[in-house]
Amino acid sequence: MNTNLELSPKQKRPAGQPCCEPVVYPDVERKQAERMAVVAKALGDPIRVQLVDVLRRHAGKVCVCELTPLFDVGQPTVSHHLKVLRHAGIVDSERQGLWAYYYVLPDAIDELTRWLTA
Amino acid sequence: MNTNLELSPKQKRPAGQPCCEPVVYPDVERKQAERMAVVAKALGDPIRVQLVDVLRRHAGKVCVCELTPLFDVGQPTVSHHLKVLRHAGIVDSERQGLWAYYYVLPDAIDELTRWLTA
DNA sequence: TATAAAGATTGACAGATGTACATTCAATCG
DNA sequence: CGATTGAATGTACATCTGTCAATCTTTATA
Repeated sequence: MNTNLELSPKQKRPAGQPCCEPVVYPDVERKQAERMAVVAKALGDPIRVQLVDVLRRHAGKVCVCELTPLFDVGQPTVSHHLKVLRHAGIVDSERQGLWAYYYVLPDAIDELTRWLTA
Repeated sequence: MNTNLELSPKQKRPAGQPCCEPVVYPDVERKQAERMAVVAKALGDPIRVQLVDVLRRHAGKVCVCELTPLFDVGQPTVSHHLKVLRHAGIVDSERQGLWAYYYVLPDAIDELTRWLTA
């Protein structure tokens, strides 16, 4: 699962020979790839993208009751999407009385961005 | 589905009143959210993250036969993951004789990065 | 032409995902 | 207390996803 290998450039070779040398998988970077995948996967739904977009735009805490009517799905579904984002570490929430306020935790997205721009 | 709304800040109010005003959904930005979700979804698997990572590191065309042994899954599965990345516009491929060479199309990832850093 | 190799495709299957509907929980108000 | 409200949880279900085994296509070699 290592991605830090030096891949030898391909060249024509006679048939009957294996294409590639066996490779050792030192399992480095696998964890980072898994973290990136978790964050990306959580962003892999249009509603969740828009939820994050709203939360980022407002750069503060937004009540769920303001998020729910933005979408064509029911309140439990929005709650489910928020839970997915929370489990990925992209957002967190805070209760105040009857209302729940969600906000972005920038670290997860920052880490993804750092990898994307590396 | 619009995310460009001004959300009124919550405040305590007597019960018996609806929480939020009805909202109009001008369907703006929905397409962008869907594009972001498509790209993010394609990156939502550790193997695909590592595939992209390898391709980006090498900043050139890499033979599938060099990618396949990097992972613990079979060749058809790697081929499937490459197809997912191709359909998301993240990579493209080119055949040369028996071999297929894959490379990154930076635009898709750049667009995602731009949204993430906006 | 026959054989072999790289890579794509197909079919199958277990497990995950998005959604709706119903229910539950927690907090507030009368 | 009892009723109401915002939000989370549980259940059910159709669809999607990742994987493997087998097969197919294309190209190159003998």
